[in-house]
Amino acid sequence: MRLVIARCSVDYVGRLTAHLPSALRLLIVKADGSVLVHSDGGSYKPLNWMSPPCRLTEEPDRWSVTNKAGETLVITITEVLSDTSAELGIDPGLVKDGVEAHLQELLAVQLDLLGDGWRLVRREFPTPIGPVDLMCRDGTGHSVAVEIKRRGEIDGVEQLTRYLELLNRDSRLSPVQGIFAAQEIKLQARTLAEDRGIRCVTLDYERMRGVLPENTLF
Amino acid sequence: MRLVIARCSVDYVGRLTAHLPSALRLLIVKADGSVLVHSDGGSYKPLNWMSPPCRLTEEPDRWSVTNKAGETLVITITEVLSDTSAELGIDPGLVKDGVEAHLQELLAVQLDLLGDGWRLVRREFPTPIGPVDLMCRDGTGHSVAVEIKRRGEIDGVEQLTRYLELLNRDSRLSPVQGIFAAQEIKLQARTLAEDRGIRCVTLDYERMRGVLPENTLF
DNA sequence: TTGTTGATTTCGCAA
DNA sequence: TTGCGAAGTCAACAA
Repeated sequence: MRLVIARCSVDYVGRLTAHLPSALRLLIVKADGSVLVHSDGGSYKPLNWMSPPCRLTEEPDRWSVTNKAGETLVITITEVLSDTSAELGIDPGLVKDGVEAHLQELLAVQLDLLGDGWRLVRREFPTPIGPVDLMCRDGTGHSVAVEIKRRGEIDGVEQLTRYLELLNRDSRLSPVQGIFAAQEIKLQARTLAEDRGIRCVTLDYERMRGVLPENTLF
Repeated sequence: MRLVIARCSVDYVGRLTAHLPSALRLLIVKADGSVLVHSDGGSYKPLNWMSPPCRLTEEPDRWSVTNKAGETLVITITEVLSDTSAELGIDPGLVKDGVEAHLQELLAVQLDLLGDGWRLVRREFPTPIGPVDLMCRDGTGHSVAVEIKRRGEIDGVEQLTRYLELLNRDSRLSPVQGIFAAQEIKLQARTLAEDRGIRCVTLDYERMRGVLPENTLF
């Protein structure tokens, strides 16, 4: 990894055209050739960048970074304050916990949160327009499609609606009810869902993580 | 901006829980207190980070970064290879060109691309569920709602469908036709749109940018 | 390779 | 402040 503090202007031509006037910035060149241009604020997103795979051609006052798609990032340098390099090696990578996949795993073995006597038919139940998170049968044997989100917004309701519309054309499944389950459901999403006869369920991740499913207690 | 190359492990507890085993990494502390943890590869996204506003508490072998929502990032440092600072000042910021807003501006003055005799009623035509990109009247005086995207995907069709459903309840506007206009329209989006009687139009940004609207030629 | 979905999405604008 | 839609979204995973 190479770190350069320099006064530079930047031009990107690719999916859009963007220009950065001259200013002092941090330039990062990573081992894979990718380049980041950071200012001293904002968020984690660079002002401008080129993602790998790409190639850096360096002249004294001008860096050109190009990728296979023909996008180019040109950095014009007028002053270099520092230029250092370090060998970091390969990173072992991030371990995450608490994302949507975990909610799905937990709910799949805690179907009693949805109702008594529910059975899981399949996780990631396939349909031509994408997988339904959980396909279940309720206590009376009727089909229920469950869409799980970390944050329940309107897009998720639309997604579930499309699944239900399709599933209800299948006479072996129909009628299929819908459940929209999320750690947090926005009011607009809840309103739209309930207007369409979709039940909303709020999930408590901390609590679900702390509960062992009944059938694994023994 | 402060740049530290250090061997460290990282723990984030907040919207999710994440852990990074010990390795050599770049730590960036920006002027606003935000902290980025970068490895020597991947993309522009840090392995871990804390966005501003937040507060950094520093001990010799342990940095704690906290924000108002109670999310915490703890960096445990076992070895520091370098630790430098630089004053960058405020960045003048990025100038972009070629995003959806430009497509909308260009199409608004080139309605002949949609049909002869079309008139613009309003850009960002307000509805209770959000603004319609372009509201027009076609050559016969009928209302047309135009949804513009850079890339046309299924979500955009759903969005337009919601608008049309609502607009068609208004007897002063009804019947309202829909047009889905984008630089690039995915097959599934096109299929869904046409199934719903929504016309799809592919926009050529380069060409539109090169054309002066008729009414400004003189 | 293509497509779909999730993301600590981030970011910007407007009400 | 909140909400909503765009993003050079990126990235992971399945078909």
